[in-house]
Amino acid sequence: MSTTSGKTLGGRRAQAARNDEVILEAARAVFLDDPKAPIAAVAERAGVGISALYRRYAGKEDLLRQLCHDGLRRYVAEAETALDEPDDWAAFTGFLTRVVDADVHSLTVHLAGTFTPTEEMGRDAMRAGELATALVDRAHASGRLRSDAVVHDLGLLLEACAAVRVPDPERTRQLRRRQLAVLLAGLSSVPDADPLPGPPPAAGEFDWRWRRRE
Amino acid sequence: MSTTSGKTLGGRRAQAARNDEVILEAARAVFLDDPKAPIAAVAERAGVGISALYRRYAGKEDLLRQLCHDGLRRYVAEAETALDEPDDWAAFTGFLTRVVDADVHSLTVHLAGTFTPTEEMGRDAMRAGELATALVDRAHASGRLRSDAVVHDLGLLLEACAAVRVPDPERTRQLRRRQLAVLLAGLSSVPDADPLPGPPPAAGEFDWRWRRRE
DNA sequence: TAACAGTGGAACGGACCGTTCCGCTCTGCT
DNA sequence: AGCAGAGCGGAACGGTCCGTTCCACTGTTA
Repeated sequence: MSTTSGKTLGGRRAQAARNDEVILEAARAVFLDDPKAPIAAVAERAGVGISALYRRYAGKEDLLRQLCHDGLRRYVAEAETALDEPDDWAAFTGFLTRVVDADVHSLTVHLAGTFTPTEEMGRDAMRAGELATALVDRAHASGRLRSDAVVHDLGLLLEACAAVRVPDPERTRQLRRRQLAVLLAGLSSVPDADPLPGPPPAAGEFDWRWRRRE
Repeated sequence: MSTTSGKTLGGRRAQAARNDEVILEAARAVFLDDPKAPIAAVAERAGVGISALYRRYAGKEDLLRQLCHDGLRRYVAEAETALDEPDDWAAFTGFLTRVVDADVHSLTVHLAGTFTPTEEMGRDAMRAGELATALVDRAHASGRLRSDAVVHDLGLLLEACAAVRVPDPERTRQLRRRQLAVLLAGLSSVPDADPLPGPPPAAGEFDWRWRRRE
């Protein structure tokens, strides 16, 4: 294990460092599958004891917050990546595909309300909104996005994809891609299409989850 | 039973008969909002005591089963109504609109697994599948449904609509209609469309919920 | 070898929830 | 008129589940 001098830590320290990662990964997997899973399930999945968890996080809420914030950052990162794509429509669809694949929506929206958010999360959320708007604007500019689609239709779309869930994760990904394809086809501009009904989704309408409950 | 002359019964009996309905309505509202709400929440919402519930149902499972079965019957009824509609495409979209509006999906799929189903439910579920297939076949025949859409894409579609949920029920209905409109547009046949990706959803893939858990 | 970071997991205390039970009210029948 | 009991409200009970704490133990580091 420990190769003597210098850099690579061996033994206990190395194990601990590795556990950092293992635990986060387990937490992601477990809470993605069930947002109100017990903390013991995370420990079990990670193959560690409960103490290993509480050594790193002040409590369940702390862990959830971190997880959610990670998801938010991922969202922002994917959006920034997408904005580098020269093709407007490809940027839009590529972004959505990656966000859906990574199940970012479950990490963020579905975990909200289980903890009190930090200010930084508020800032990141705002930034996420701006980037999404930019992507939608570009999609509109490309002429491929139907003109009556608005930014907050993305909320509906992501919710729809996240709702698809079967026991096998890989199959879930496939079905979500299919769902996404249908939705993107539905959001594509076609001649003589009926306009989308109802007042379009608005700014604060999906934030209600962020208000604590249960 | 009915003792006095043919008039509307008053007093206790009438109250009891009214409670039958009030309780069912409350149960529907509560469990639609949260499939694992406590039974006391139903009683509270109905404005009755817990005893009034247990007088009518053997237990929570019994109530849930009944509720789910009602939803299933509603699904079948709407499908049969739809099949009377002469226009193939209108039958298809009308059916989906009514099923989405009534939130039948939450009553059936989302309540599954919380009780052991009866044989009759199994038969009704099978009939529901046949009727849905008939509707999809007719939609295909109309030429308006893209040819690579299959019956079980309805499962994805209904899941997507049921996933839309905001505090205000009326607003929820509006947003679901919008979601449905996007999905129907996406399922409409257009020239030169990319085919839908992945193996299409298959028969048993959404039934996993029906296997008990939690 | 002494001290201790890191850990596993039992144990604790509280929340929640389905179900039961008891006492009350008011009805419908005799 | 009077009584048996249907119908009911809600407290109480027993059980489950879960977050957190606590302690004994182990390998490492100094």
